Amino acid sequence: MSALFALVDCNNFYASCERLFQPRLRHRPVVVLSNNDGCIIARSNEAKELGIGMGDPYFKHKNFLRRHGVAVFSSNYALYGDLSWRVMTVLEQMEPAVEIYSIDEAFVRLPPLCGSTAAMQARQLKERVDTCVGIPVAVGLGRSKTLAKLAARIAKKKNLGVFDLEHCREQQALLAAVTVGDVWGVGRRSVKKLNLQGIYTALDLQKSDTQRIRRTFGLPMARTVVELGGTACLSLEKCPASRKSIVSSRSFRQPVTELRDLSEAVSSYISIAARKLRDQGLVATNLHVFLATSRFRSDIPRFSGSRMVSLEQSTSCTSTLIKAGVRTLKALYERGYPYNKAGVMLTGLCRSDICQQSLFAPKNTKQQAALMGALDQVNDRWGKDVVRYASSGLSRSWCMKQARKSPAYTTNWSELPMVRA
DNA sequence: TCTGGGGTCCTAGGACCC
DNA sequence: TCTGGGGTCCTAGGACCC
Repeated sequence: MSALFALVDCNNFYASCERLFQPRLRHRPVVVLSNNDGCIIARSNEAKELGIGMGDPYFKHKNFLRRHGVAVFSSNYALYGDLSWRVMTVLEQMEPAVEIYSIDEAFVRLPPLCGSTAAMQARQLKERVDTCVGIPVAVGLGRSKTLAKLAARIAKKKNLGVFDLEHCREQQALLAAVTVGDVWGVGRRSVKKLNLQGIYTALDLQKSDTQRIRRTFGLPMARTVVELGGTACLSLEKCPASRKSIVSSRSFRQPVTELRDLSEAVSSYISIAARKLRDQGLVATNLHVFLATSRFRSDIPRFSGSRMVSLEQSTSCTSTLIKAGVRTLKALYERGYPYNKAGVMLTGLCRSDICQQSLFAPKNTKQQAALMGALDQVNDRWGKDVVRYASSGLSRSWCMKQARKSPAYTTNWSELPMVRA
């Protein structure tokens, strides 16, 4: 008997968080809005029953929400982050193998258990989170992550709390009842293509030819097919890979045309991104600035572009980044466009304690070889990892190639030693 | 000078996820 | 009038270099 995956998924997470502090909203519909109160990004079950869609623009529903007595909240990410941490801590206290997948979901590996024991264990997880944090969760059990996701979906849909797809007799019938677009990893674009090939349900996809899917849709989709068949391709990642990019961007309430105003906006986004960078103990090598006009307006000129600047030295210093960012913005800016959105992205991220001592950005293959040589000497165990880590100032493709060459390559950076090149 | 292969860098965009 | 923000991975083409 092999191990089972459990997916613990918080129900309507943001809405549940708001409700936690206002119990009077218990049976009332609740929605939470995105930044700028632009879109609806979380809905309680009652709000879903009213027909409010995920991502719907707030302005279109404003009157409707008022008429139906829906409680509306602007988002409070600090609160959600804190409650998420509490939920994850409870899970980690109960089980040794937990992967925090997103702010409101975690995969848990359960040891091989017989049917009733697995469900019982899942129920204990659910009850503990409920008691200790007060956030309702659904738990799905399956032989792969994809099946666990599907099971959690069924648990929510049928209001079961816990659902074990592995020890369930009607597995095939249940898969046949799930449309293929509701399978984890199958997006809107692929649904159309799959339908053209006669694949409409999760069961159809499970029964399809893996090689053909691989050729038509690529590796990730082929993995989904195998996972649906009960073979785990995706493992539990206890230590999350380190960040590869940090983004800070916003849409404007009104179109912005002046460079001065855009500079102000970009500077403030850089401050936010640099703060995140420092909080995570990282430095960045590249800064991207991007600008775009509204994608919903056909009556005004369209523009969307980005520009990157490589920094002379990896840094997390706000003023250095702002100077570079404003220069880059000037190069990107074109007069006459009503810009609707701007943002910045930091890439070439590297842990600051390693980077400050060892990183120099090699300009050619000779320098690359020298860097690799120096870092390889650290020791066999860490060498390749450090190379990839310390070389984040290099191009992505070069790093990937180095990483692939190493069979022992891992993405677990948590115990990396300090290095001097 | 011509020729070609192999490689990187950059930009852009597609697809997926929460 | 108003339509989110933050991620990952992959692909492709043009410019450029050795």
